[in-house]
Amino acid sequence: MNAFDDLADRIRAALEGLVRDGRLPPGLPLDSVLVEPPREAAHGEAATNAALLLAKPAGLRPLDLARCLAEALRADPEVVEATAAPPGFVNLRLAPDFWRRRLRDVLALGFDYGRVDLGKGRPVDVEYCSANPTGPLHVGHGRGTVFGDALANLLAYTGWKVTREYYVNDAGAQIETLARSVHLRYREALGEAIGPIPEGLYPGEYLVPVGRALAESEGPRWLGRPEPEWMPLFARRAVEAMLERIKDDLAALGVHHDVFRSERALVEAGEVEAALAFMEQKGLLYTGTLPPPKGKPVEDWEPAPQLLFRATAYGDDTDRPLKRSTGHWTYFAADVAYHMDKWRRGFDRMIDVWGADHAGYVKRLQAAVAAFSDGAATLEIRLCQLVNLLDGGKPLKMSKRAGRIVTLRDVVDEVGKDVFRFMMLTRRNDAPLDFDLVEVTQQSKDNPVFYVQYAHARIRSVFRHAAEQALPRTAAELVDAPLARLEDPAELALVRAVAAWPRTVKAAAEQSEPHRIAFYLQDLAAQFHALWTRGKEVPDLRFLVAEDRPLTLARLALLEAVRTVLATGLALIGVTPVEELH
RNA sequence: GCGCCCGUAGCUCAGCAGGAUAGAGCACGGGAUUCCUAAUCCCGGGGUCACAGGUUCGAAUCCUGUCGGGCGCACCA
Repeated sequence: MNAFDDLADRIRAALEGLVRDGRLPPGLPLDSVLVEPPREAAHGEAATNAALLLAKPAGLRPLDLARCLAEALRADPEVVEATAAPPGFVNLRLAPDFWRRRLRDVLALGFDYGRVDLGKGRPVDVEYCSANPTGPLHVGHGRGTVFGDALANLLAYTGWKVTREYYVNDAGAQIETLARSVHLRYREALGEAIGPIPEGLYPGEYLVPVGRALAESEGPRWLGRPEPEWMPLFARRAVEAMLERIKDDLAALGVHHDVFRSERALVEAGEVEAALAFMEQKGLLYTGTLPPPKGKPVEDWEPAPQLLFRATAYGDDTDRPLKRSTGHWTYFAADVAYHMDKWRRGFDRMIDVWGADHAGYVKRLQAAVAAFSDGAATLEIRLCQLVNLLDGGKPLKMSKRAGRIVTLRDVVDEVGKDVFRFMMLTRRNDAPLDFDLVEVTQQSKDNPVFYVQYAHARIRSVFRHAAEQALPRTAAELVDAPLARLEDPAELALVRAVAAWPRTVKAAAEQSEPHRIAFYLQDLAAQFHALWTRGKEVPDLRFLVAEDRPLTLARLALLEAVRTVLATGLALIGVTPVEELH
């Protein structure tokens, strides 16, 4: 069992004992009691705020209650020290075995050490990436993609039935623009001099092969024909080609979605009408005129009655249009239908990962989900801030218009999937992130990826040496190692870091913050490197001690546990641990 | 003008559900290698947690306001 949950249980049991003895009144909110490692190591190995929290409802002074609780806890044979500290903390020291036992858990459970069942098998839909199929993915997409994928991993690890989903915006004006751009490349492939790409079309070279493929399969029959004739074919073929390329880019990042949901298919199946009819029935829609937009004045704005959704009734700032003045559905209308589609597929928990430039869109979609589900479904939206791409400290401009787009694929090919994925999680998602192409490829301690990988590789190196000495090396062989031989403070600190893994996973999953995994791994690696180097100064602390086999086994057990947790954490963020570094 | 996010060491950032003397990396100064990979480690200086109020036993954390920065703000995607 998770060390800190174990402690929380013991503290609750002690409190219940005090209630039975009549020293505490019944009915106290014991669930709110917290046990955590104190920031200051001098305060002990674990601390609880129980007395601070319960003093008032119990009608006692916090310090008195803390003393009382400390005394009760001292009855536990594994509690070697329990002291009350002002203003009312109880600080604990546990028998070393209490911590060492976690190593046995790791060796027995492997990848499952740290798993908690928060989801209880309930479904959750995580939608991420969802870039428009009008070109290759760029680095900005990469961040949301890695974040979403790591979050999906984390939720799957914590008991949720996760569906990874990609929404394909294959309808609307940008697809027509794409088709026109491809038609131009098609003419070019058939020998026409097309000159510079006109303003408003996609200039990227990546459309050249799409035009060429159409020229080969279709011949010249779409030359000089009116646009409505070739538009459907060119749109379809262009989207297919772009999507294929995007999937390829995602695969290079190790990302695989379960569902690609097409906006066009949604629209053609009449789901938008159906969704809005449903909302109409609930009285959520009306026809009205919106006030002119605030901020920058819009020149050609004129008031026009539109079909609107009562978003203000669900916390949005203004009601939102579902139909354009042209009579077409808005993008928002399709998005409402899409999220209703998710709901009908059984998801009452949905998570969308978006770029920060879509922040203004959050409230209206959450309002829609709350409205059509009568509050039964929740939509969480995680925004990822921009990535500033640098090359040796100098900013690299990412401008689609200038055609100087730096693609995700370029970067992944250059630095590798593992480096890219790890680096994307070295910041909170809502903070901007600098990504320096030069820095991240350097194999030095400045580079957190290599720092963590190096720890893993060093452990594997020890096991290669162990193999030469014909020592047991598998978790199954090491699970019965005499762990009591681990006595050095640096060893026990490392054990406690391993013990902190389950609570890290739990917190990261509950807060939807996969970056916490990356930070934990750096911390665990640091503890390990410290112990390693101590072995250089104090030969007794080396891992393989020829004349003391039991001690060697205990240390191998510790190392295998650390390695397992490193590998598990890396797996959750989608990074492959390495055997050695060169 | 309005909304969302952010403001923590010289720089880049963590800070778990409010908890004790606010942490890490970089940079700077000093040290460690006959050794399982020095691609590492150890020691040190460095802070008005933007500012002002409020909530409470306790605030970097929650609430309100101010200042500063980023993103967004009809029909477009």
